[in-house]
Amino acid sequence: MENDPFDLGSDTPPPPPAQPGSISAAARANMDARRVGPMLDGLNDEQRAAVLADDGPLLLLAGAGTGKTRALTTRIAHKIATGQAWPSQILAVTFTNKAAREMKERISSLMGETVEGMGWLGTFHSISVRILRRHAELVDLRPDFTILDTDDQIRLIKQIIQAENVDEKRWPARQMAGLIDRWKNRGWGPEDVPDGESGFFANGLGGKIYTTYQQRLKILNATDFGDLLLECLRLFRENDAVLVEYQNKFKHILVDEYQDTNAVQYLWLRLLAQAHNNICCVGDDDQSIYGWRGAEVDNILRFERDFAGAQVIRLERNYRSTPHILAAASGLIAANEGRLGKELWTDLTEGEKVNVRGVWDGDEEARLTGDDIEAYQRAGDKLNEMAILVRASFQMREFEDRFIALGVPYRVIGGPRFYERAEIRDANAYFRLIAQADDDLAFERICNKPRRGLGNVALQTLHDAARRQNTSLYRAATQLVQTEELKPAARRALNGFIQAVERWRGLLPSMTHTELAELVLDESGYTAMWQADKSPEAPGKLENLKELVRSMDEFENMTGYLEHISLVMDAQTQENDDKVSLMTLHAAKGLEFDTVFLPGWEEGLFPHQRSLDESGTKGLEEERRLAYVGLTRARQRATISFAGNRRTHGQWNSAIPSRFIDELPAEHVEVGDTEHVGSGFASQSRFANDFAASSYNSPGWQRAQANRSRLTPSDPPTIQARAETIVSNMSDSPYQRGERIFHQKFGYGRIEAIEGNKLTVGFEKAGRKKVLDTYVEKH
DNA sequence: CATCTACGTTTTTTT
DNA sequence: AACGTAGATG
Repeated sequence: MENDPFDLGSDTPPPPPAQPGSISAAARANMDARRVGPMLDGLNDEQRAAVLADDGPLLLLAGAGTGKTRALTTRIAHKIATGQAWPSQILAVTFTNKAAREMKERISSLMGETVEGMGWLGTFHSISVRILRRHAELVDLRPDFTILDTDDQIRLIKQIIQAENVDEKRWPARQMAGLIDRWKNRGWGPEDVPDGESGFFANGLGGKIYTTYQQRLKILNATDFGDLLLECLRLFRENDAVLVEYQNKFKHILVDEYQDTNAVQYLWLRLLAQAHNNICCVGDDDQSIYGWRGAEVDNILRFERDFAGAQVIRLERNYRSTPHILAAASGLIAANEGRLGKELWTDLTEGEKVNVRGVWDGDEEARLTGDDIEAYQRAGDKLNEMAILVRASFQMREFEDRFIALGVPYRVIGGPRFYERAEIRDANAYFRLIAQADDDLAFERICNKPRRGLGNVALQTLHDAARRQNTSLYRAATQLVQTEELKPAARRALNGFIQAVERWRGLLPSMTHTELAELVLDESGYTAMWQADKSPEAPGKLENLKELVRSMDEFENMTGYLEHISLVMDAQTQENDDKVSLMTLHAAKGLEFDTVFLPGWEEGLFPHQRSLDESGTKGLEEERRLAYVGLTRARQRATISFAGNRRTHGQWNSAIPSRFIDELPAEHVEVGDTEHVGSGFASQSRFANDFAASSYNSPGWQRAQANRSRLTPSDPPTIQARAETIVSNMSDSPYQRGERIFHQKFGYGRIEAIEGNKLTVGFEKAGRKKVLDTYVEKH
């Protein structure tokens, strides 16, 4: 394989095969006590055992904050340093690019030098892409295939649904995309989908749409995310020689966050591990939070049965959190069933109890949190060491508003992504089309952006032509301009566009990719389009485009850049300045902070209603693990809050504290921040008294708790019962039915019904609305 | 072909 | 409530 662009690294003379437990003479000569010794320093007994464990399957059950990354990276570094394997013989898989980056850095620092040739340390997806590109032709692709993102995927599916004459209102492409994703995560190609499953969509057309979709992808020389794993698996299954090559190559396989693997990933790993059987999986069943994405906790629960003779090592000593936080988290997670079980312990000093407070609404929640943050900062804490972890991203807005008002610097982690902005996607579409002519989705995106006079009619003709010839739009277009089919104006426009793309493509070898990028954006008129745009966003978009070209500099060439953006959605963020972090609980996994705020612990929001509806008890347990992940992010301090009122879909609803709050062991929790609850807005409302009365040890609370435990956790009547209790507690409203009131936004109206603090009002201008009594005045 | 309007959806989490 | 899309209208 000469000129292999995907050079596998120095595979040259691997050390003679080592017997399990023994190290070859050559390897021993290679071993340098000065390098290996210090590596093991400071590890506890279990971590050391994990590093030194013999070959064969190994499961490392590592609780939160027990130093699992350290154990894993040391194990890798140790294997390399003692000559048991070359870097290129180690397959190390993570879920995120960030985790992969961190592992590389840590291995390098353990080795005291940058480790060359660890090309097989990466995400499942990036490793699969690498393998797929090498053997693309075996799965009906060309090596330069494109990776479609979710947006492109949905647009493609939409086209297929339209072609099938299915009502896309009733059967949205989004949903179909979700189904296809699920099927792929399970390892099902179009022919593997059971009839019952494919019947879910459009009266049984689901399977057919899936088949067509896969065919279209091949024509487009493209894959979606799910394909990366699935096609790689197919490659292995259908080509024994290829499989054997990789099986032999990877002497050691290590997997991070094993609890998050799905069925395809599991099958993929199993196949690859068969030759050497050296598979080391690290994970924590209590931190499995990606079930909705196809992850199967069962994989980790089944490990010992799957891999015969597996060793299991538990890391249970926690180096992160105070005993109160740890105990609160442990108490919470104990409510889950079917755990492998771990007992985390720590010898840190006691610290503060977990703080739980009730607030009036999201606004107050954000205000109090902001106050706390400022107070901690005055006391000398770093903003970098504080984080707010929310269940759903919409919760972030209130905090952002507050921080802007207070002037507290903050950063959103995992927020709207740079590469998902329209202008960036447009620019990338130009680059994609140049790199890969068959990329129809790129073609469609930009063929008339800026306007070139290629309207719907022309595009439809082009689509028909492409469909007739069973080819891509670009190829069809080159044919079509030779014919009389299009109107002269459209024909000229299309021809001009093709000529331009052709010319840019010709420049690819002779220019740097950044120069070309600039030239393309310029000559295409794309930059000019935004310069001419008078909207307030236009300058920002131009700025983003400049930033894009700048950031391309970090890559060797256009291909490298495009590969990066398709797999790496997170743009590198500067983490130097002192800022509060704001993110979802999912994004927080793997991070830690001195102070953690956990807002929005209300039934319906957390645990999320949809999770309960769709997955019942399983969903509830996953939500509970999410709560566990949140709590265990905290080193020193954790503050949980819930609001009595929350606005959803523009409607105010009263909320009930999350059942997770009840599940926290009372002795590790401090309830009610009386100073805050007793002051300000909340004290003027009935809610303040109710909350004070409903805190932990009140008879009402205990009764509610006793009630609930008799029923299954997700049983709706209990929740309803609790809602009724709260509502009835609040029922003596200062208003009466029929009373005339005034509302800031909706004007004058008459009260039609009263439900606790919520009024149904018939407004004279705005019609019937539900509003909170605090927002109206008597009139 | 561009702009306006009405309607519907969104708000769980993402490689 | 806010945003995006589809369809209609100019």
